[in-house]
Amino acid sequence: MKLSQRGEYALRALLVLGMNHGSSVVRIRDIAQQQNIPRRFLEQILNDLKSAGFVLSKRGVAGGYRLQRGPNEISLADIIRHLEGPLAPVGCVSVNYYQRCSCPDEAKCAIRSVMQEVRDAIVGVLEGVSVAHLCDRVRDLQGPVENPLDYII
Amino acid sequence: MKLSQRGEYALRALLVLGMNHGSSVVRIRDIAQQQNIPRRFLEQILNDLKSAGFVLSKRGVAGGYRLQRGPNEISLADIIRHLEGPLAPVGCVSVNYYQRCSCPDEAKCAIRSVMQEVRDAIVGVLEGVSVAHLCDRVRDLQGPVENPLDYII
DNA sequence: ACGATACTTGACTAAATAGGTCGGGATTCT
DNA sequence: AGAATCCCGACCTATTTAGTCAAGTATCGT
Repeated sequence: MKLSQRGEYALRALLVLGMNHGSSVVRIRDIAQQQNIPRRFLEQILNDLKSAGFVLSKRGVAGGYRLQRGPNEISLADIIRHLEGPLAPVGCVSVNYYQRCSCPDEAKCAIRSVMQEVRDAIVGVLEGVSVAHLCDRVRDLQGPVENPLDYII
Repeated sequence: MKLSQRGEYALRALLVLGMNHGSSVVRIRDIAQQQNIPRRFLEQILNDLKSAGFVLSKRGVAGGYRLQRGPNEISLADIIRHLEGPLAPVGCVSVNYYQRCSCPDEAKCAIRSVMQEVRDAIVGVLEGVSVAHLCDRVRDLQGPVENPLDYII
């Protein structure tokens, strides 16, 4: 499940958008600067998140990005699945990206049964946490702050 | 935590050795054939497992491999950590391969706190399962069998 | 002693993935 | 019109993955 740099950037970006949900849009540049993400790379990532339906964009002078759905409707599992593919350690226990493996009988495969448990453990955590939850955690961990952009993520 | 092909092969091979623990050594060729693993590749992997102290080898005509420690002393976490590195999704929550990340204050990082939970969930499963446990599962899932090499893994 | 059988070692390769960069085009606000 | 902003596809380099291969060394049965 090793999260790629790209994946981590995406989470950070979505979290920033979550913290600024309600206000208008946030510019790529601001996210990039605050989170120390290469701007061009972030463009690419946000573009991807857009075509996947996680965010909306507005072009032009006062342009930027915002979440498409409410922060409580987006789970980390959704996000990571889109960016990194299966959460499961092996394809044969993945629900969303199932791929048959080479063993003759999956039902009797001991390794598979362990990996099944690992998958369930991972999914259990990630399905249970939404962007909104993440925002709550940020506010819990840090005190209140004037500008939402000041939250350290 | 996506398990690589190499990692899966290693697990399978160790499981075969676990099932044959007590008898003498098992040849690479037999493992490769039974598990449908490219022989040359498996050589490489077993060699690695040997220098890591998981298995012992015997050369010559009646040569082969066997487990170095008892099957109940080897957890899947140990094996996977050796082959794939950290079990944690991000370096900053890894206990055995910790790596500081770029965020200004780890203690206040919300993403980190979630990833911590994911790590704990994964490790919780994998620390709890040893090669011996795997063998038990194999025997549970399949009936008794004449030759240990006949178990399907 | 000798040959067959196994493991040993290190180098090599092709393809995929990761992590970006870049140029220029399309919109929108003022 | 002009500046700011997102949009899009092509491109690039380094690393990792999944193997392959040749030649060497140890061991056993005869």
